[in-house]
Amino acid sequence: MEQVKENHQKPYGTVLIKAKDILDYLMKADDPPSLADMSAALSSSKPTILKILNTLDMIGFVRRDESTKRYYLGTELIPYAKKALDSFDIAKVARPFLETLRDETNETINLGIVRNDKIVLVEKLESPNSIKLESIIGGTMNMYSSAMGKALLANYSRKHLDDYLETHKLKPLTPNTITSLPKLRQNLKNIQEMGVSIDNEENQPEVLCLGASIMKAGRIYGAFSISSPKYRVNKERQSNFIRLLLNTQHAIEQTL
Amino acid sequence: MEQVKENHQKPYGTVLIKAKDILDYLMKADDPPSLADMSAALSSSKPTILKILNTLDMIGFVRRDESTKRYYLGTELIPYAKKALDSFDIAKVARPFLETLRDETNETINLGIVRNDKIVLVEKLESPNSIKLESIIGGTMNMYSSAMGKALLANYSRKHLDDYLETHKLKPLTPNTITSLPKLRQNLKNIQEMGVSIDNEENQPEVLCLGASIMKAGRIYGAFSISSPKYRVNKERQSNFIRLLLNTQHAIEQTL
DNA sequence: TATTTTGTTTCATTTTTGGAAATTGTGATA
DNA sequence: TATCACAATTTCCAAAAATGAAACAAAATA
Repeated sequence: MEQVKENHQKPYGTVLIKAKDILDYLMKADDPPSLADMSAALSSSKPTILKILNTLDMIGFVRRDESTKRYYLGTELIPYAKKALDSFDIAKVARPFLETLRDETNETINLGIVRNDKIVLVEKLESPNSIKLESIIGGTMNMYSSAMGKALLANYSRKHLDDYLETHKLKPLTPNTITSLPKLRQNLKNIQEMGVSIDNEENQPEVLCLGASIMKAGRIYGAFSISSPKYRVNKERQSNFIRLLLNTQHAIEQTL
Repeated sequence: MEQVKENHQKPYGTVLIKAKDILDYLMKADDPPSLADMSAALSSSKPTILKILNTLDMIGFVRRDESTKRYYLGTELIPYAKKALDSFDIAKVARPFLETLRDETNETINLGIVRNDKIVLVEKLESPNSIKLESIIGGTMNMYSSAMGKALLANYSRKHLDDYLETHKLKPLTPNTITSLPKLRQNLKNIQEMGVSIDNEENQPEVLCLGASIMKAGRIYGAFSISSPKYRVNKERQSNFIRLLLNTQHAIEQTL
């Protein structure tokens, strides 16, 4: 890992960090690993890994299949993720406005935040006719290919944007994904001018999204978008959506 | 906690358990707590809690608002939850069958597992016309009021069911929720005979669900359900759904 | 400005950890 | 079914880390 920072801090929670490494390994593993796998991969002795796994099992963070002696991530992790998503003030503040927007558009409304240069879906309001089960959302999207992501990139500082573009390859997800740097930069410039971003089947075929950022006093809170099957969006509806997006953005930012 | 088990095991991962207590506290807190709050609530000194919080912050499990010095759960917890939900073989095995079921019914199909006497939603397949964004599902439902839950309760052993009923109050969620013990027992008996459970607006107004369990060799894997706005289900469609449910159940259990 | 409360650092003491080695499963193979 | 090979588990103690009292700093409040 990064050895950059000065290392004169007293060590603390070394077990915690090992535990996180174990959880990471379990998260990334394609097949459920064995004790030996992890001991080798994390270069700690088997007894050490075993004891940590026992504790993690006890608190429900990992699950061990007694017959195969393989390890899985445990379901106890779920409620934390749920609460983490809830805890963004932005969700609480924005929800009523987004509900209005959903009712005005009859389309699906998304709310996202940024984590690790990705958009994390925090809230998804579906059109009123679809049944709503209590669910948490946590999928991620690329910033460069999604309406929410581009709305935020357009607000990044010169330096911050360069950083992002240098470290992220523009992999095409659909034939429409913008994969050329100059085109993306131009697109972001347009978004800056319009105040609204468009993902025209760039992230997912047949889906068009219109997005806007949520910012206040230079701080980035997140972004939201209207997503709709492309065929359902004609010029007239689109300009109406843009108007509604800007109104909603204004209302949310006022309330923050 | 339970002091029942013999306590002659060597302690291990005490920091982990403290860390989990902290995460639990953050999860249950209505308002983001301060260091002092947690030190008091968890009866550990402030330095100790502080240092654990620092480490948790470093690995992204908690987020600290520098200006208010309050703590939140961190977004790094999200991917673990996602993988935990994925790791249930049942989801992998059942998915293709459930997709077929969705296409046959044109309704929303749910898949759930049991955790802590609750149904956890693992998969939700929406009718094909609605747009699908990558999302994780983690909401919970009562067993006694949901189709999936009742399908499983009907398969519980006498003792296990008594246990459940003794420890869970039948709180009404809608006017239709079954809140009388004898009625619920009778309902479960019917479900046992039919092989299919019905939630007739018991969990959510205007929503009717038809559910079935997924079991093999006495082991409970989970349950699935068709959920639909009530008005859309007439007698004829209902009996068709039941037939499809039983076919799907059979197919999944064969494959397991 | 004084006072109280909350967060942070220090450090000696106590407790836990980590892993080598021994032991116990657990299959596979002859 | 006996033998072997390898994975999981337990033992144990030197080495390392955690703990919390106390001192200190910073921020909020009176």
